[in-house]
Amino acid sequence: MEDRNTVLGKALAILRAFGPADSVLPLAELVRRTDLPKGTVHRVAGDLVHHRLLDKTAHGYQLSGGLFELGLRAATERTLLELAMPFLQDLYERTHETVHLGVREGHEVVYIAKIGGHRQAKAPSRTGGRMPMHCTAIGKVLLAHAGEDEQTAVLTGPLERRTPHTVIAPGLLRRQLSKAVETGVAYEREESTPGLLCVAAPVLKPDGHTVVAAISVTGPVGRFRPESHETAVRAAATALGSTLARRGR
Amino acid sequence: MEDRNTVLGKALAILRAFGPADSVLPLAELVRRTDLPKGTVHRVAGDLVHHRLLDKTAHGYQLSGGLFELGLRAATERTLLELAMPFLQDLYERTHETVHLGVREGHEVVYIAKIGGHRQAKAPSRTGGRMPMHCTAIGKVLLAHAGEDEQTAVLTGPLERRTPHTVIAPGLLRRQLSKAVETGVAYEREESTPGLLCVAAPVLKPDGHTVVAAISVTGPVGRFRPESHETAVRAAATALGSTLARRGR
DNA sequence: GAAGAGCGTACCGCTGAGTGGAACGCCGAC
DNA sequence: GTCGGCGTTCCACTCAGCGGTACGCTCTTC
Repeated sequence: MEDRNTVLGKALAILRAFGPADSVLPLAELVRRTDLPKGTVHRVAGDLVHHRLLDKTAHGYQLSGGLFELGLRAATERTLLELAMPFLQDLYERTHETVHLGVREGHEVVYIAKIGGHRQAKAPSRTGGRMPMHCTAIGKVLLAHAGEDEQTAVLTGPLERRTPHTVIAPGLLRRQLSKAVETGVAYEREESTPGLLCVAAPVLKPDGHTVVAAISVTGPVGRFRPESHETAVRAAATALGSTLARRGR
Repeated sequence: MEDRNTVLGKALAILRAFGPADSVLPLAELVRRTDLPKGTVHRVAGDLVHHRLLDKTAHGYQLSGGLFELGLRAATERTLLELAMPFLQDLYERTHETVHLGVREGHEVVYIAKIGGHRQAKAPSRTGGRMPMHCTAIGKVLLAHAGEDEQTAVLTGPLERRTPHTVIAPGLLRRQLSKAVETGVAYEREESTPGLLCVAAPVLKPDGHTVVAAISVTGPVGRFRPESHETAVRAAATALGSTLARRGR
């Protein structure tokens, strides 16, 4: 996958060396992470700066605004985001809790949008970020409606235990998935992060089987009762679904 | 700027060949836009697919989710977005009109966020998209607080007339800018798009001079009175400013 | 204040990754 | 049946890319 001996491979190795949490990385750190020769990293990084994918600061390199712009041209995620926004807003306004929009990418969830207010629960999710499928409400919903093969692939793969509540028993998980298909929502109760609860509903194509995305509401243990938002989340998701169906696709 | 004879240059020429409105582009179209040899485009595009920056569909290529993810790792825009979100939400809830967050990039505005409901005014702005500075409220605010040299550079440059209301007289524009500095807000009245009004306020660093970004509220002629949202926008912007100051940077 | 460790930068001759012209097969249009 | 446009494949040439080496700088460390 990661070709070490093409320019593009090197360039992407450098860009991908930036983790979700990193802002600036010095040259030496890039060398360490990519383990490419120093000279090479220096040159390629220079080229990337030239092309506005990296910025060079006093303390190192950082991913540039040019990359941000480019990323938001990605057609599918962008149109999804734009069409979904009004529904996400409604949902936020009704619940005043953190609202997520996510899609499946490989065996993980990628968040397309995350909106919340000042008192939002401190979740590890970030827009553009990834999370495992088995321990998030959005992930479960997406998995529940994914193909059979896809489902077993995830269930038989290693299921990371994120918290004491993470469900890592394939059998139990599978039962949760089929219940999610029945009821139209999935829950997460402190399975990815202690203190967090979550409800999610699928955004389906008109055929009623293919999932496009999922919407969720997240809140902290204590004041937050996920069950009470079940209908709101489901309503938002189905409404978005029919909007997507109407507008081209 | 665009090196035709390095792999990276070619790769970026291909990626940037996708305009804000394009979703899928066939190979032939990419060849036309980049005017690179057909064989080359084919190969490089293939490599880009391999690296998850492009997707290959039946009808051509399209920017992939991998690019979306990568773009949202860009540190400055992302942290700005995350910290701003609660304030943008507040503002939306108060006004129920389209809310923008934008920064200056070269001589244009780049929108970091755009949120709105179902009845939002149909604006040409898009998240990650660009607009000229002289005919948008956010642009004016950003320009008003930019360096003197930057300001004159834009004012003396060609000022595109987008609508009959677009202000293209440098003198008048300059007066609007200094008024924006005084009052802390700038207006746009159908200067970029017929039927749209807008108020914007600057997000300043604690020194009170350097602009980081700007926040705006947009609505349609008729029901929307921008003046009545002036204080709300200003409040959101200054609140975000102090939050940015508090949290690292 | 000398020695050393770690960093960013600059140089430069070798070589294979990248190049792109040419040719092919496949539609759909006329 | 013919033609124009498209996507794909092939292949011999060559220059873009390579990366080991060396330099100068700024901090620590003793």
